[in-house]
Amino acid sequence: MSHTLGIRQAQKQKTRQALLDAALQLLEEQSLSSLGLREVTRAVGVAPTAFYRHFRDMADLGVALVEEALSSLHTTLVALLAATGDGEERIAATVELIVAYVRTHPAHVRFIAREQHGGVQAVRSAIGDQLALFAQEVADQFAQESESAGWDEDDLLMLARMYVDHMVMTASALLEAAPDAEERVAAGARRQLRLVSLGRRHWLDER
Amino acid sequence: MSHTLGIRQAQKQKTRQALLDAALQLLEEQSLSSLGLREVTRAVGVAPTAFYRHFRDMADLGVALVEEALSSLHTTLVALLAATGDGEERIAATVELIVAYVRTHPAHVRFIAREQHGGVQAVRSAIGDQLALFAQEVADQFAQESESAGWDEDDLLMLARMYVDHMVMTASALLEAAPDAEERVAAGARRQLRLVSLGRRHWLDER
DNA sequence: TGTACATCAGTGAACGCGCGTTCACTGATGTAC
DNA sequence: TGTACATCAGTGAACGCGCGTTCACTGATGTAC
Repeated sequence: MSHTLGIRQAQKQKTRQALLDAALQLLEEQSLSSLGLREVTRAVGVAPTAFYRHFRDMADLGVALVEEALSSLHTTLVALLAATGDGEERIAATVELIVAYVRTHPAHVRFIAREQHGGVQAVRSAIGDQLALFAQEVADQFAQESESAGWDEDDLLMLARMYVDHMVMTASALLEAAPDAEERVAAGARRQLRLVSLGRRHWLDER
Repeated sequence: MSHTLGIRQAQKQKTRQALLDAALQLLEEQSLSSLGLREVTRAVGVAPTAFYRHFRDMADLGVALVEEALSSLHTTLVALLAATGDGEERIAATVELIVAYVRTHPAHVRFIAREQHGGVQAVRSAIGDQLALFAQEVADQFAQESESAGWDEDDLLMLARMYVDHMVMTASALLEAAPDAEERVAAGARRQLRLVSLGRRHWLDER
């Protein structure tokens, strides 16, 4: 049986989550560096000063949002790669994962795309770290595949970075696409992965 | 002999450029949606109200910065592609162009990377339009090359988008890299272009 | 060339407003006995 | 179980500040004759 939080702790968590949710929603139409503390507390319905019980400042809240947005993807992505080989099946599953994530978490995706190069240093670093971690995990998976025989570590990491960057770019393209253009974007993403996969297969030909 | 602007016009242009320059510098450490009009005029040394003689608001100034940042690259990039075939020579020249541009215009590059998905709709659209134009021009060039025989239009545009997106991503990676890591990033970028180029050559093999 | 008037880039005072942060507080929850 | 005290999430008033925008203005530049 899991430990039940005290009433006080539970209420605190609830307020904290409400602040995160409100901020995420407000961030659909602006960037973190212009989002105000009072704006967020007003949306939640608490006093401005309540904010300080949960976050030092907006940058602090932003870092928490990065965690919330990306941590759940780790396990899913690694599992997906482990379950498929480098072929059409993996390409379809990867793009499907992205499509599903964008559909269920559009605000998180927008936040990451926007703040990856945004004006708040701490948040930029947090996103960069997470994506580097993703790339490392993808590279580790690739290293175990027969297609990677003869590849050195640097090349594998480069390949993994291409996959990760491509996923972020596809996610952001899906966001901006009109609903009826979604399938066109997904098809384009699959073709690009196919191209990269072809390049991978012929990488060692010229050595 | 070229037409000489009147004294009044010349002075106005000078102030306008000073506002653009000041804004660009201030944007190195924040994003457009949090940059204030008074902040910019203060940096230039004019009254806040002078701003309105040149721009309707900050979004308007942002669109002007997009123009300034990307228009000069068009001709250079098209010329580069026209002068080289799909091979190691083109890859080296492309990466060298990016490296040079990031060195000479770091603030412009940062601005484009940051605002491409930033919080100001008009600026996002302006950047999107410019990059789409780039991709179309690259696709047009590719279409004339023998390596593209048998490719349909969609596939060519997809390939061109990969090149353009890759250029933007490389530029932004170079910005974030420490000076001594510059060559490592450039080498990684060349390897990625090589991979894509390999994919291109084998694209039609499985038809 | 000189004069009289028009234009218009930049000024400076004034406005109302929302911001982030401080502080002492309240009252429900938690804890010790 | 009941009591007395401690903790601490959330309050609400107050602050000084910089913001964007308005307005009537000034004075150098441009133009017509």
